[in-house]
Amino acid sequence: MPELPEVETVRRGLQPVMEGGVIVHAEVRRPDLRWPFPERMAERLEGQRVERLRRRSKYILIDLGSGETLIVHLGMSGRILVSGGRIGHYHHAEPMAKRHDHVVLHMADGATVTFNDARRFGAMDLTLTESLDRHRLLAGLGPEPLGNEFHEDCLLKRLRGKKTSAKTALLDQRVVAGLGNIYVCEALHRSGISPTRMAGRISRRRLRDLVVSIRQVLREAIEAGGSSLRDFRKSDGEIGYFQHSFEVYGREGKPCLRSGCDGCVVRIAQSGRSTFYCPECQR
DNA sequence: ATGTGTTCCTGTCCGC
DNA sequence: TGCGGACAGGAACACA
Repeated sequence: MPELPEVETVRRGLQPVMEGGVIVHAEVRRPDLRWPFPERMAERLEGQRVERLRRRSKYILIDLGSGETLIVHLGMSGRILVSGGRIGHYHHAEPMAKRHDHVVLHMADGATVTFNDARRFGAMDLTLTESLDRHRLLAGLGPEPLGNEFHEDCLLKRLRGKKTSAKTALLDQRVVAGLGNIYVCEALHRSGISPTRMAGRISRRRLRDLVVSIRQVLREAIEAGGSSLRDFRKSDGEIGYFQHSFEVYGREGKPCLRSGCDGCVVRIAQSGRSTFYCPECQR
């Protein structure tokens, strides 16, 4: 699944297709993803003008003329395909409906936006735009890692007293919102912090480096068009496709890429998920 | 309150 | 090739 950079890439790709346009028809092909779709979702989408596409953490927020916002989360395997419409770049022929195409939005200009999610860990909900912040999925989220509120003191405060590992703490969306398994590994490697270090025991100085590393890693990935692995493969009209190379993620047994370090990358499990790091230069 | 393990679902890959 | 098991980018939830 997409982490913050991939979601941002999808948002940017979707913007010219949807923003300012009108949803003339919504096909909802099953009753749920992770949770049931909201009541009468199709009817509430149909005829609505799309005012704005925003992102909060890994959520895409689609503001509608009705004063409601469609919240979209791609989960682990969610993807969005675009076809038709007047925008040259996305001009594909009408594709055949594929397995796991769960929701299809038809725009007034002929473009279609298809939400495909094999594992169905994704989610959609509709809620009033004015109370969006209080929505159960968004209310508890920590700061945006690329925003101004995210800095050294903020992290210090949020990690203070935490007995869990640095890795696990950074995956917690209440600490900072938008990081996932890949970019946590990458940011920790860049800042030379061991993923196993107790989160509450990272010095202020190293937290400063960590903040910088997180921002760099995310910015670079967004610039590169959002990195992607198996679930974000290139296909007709799919947004978010990109091949990225990581310094530690997926590189078990390979040499550490930090200049001057002669260690090699190991893989361990932390709270049931793979962590990749270099025990030589991450302390 | 905080930390950890389980769970949802399908697809892919790797070893036998 | 077929089959079983491990694993996959998330995160809510139940429980100690």
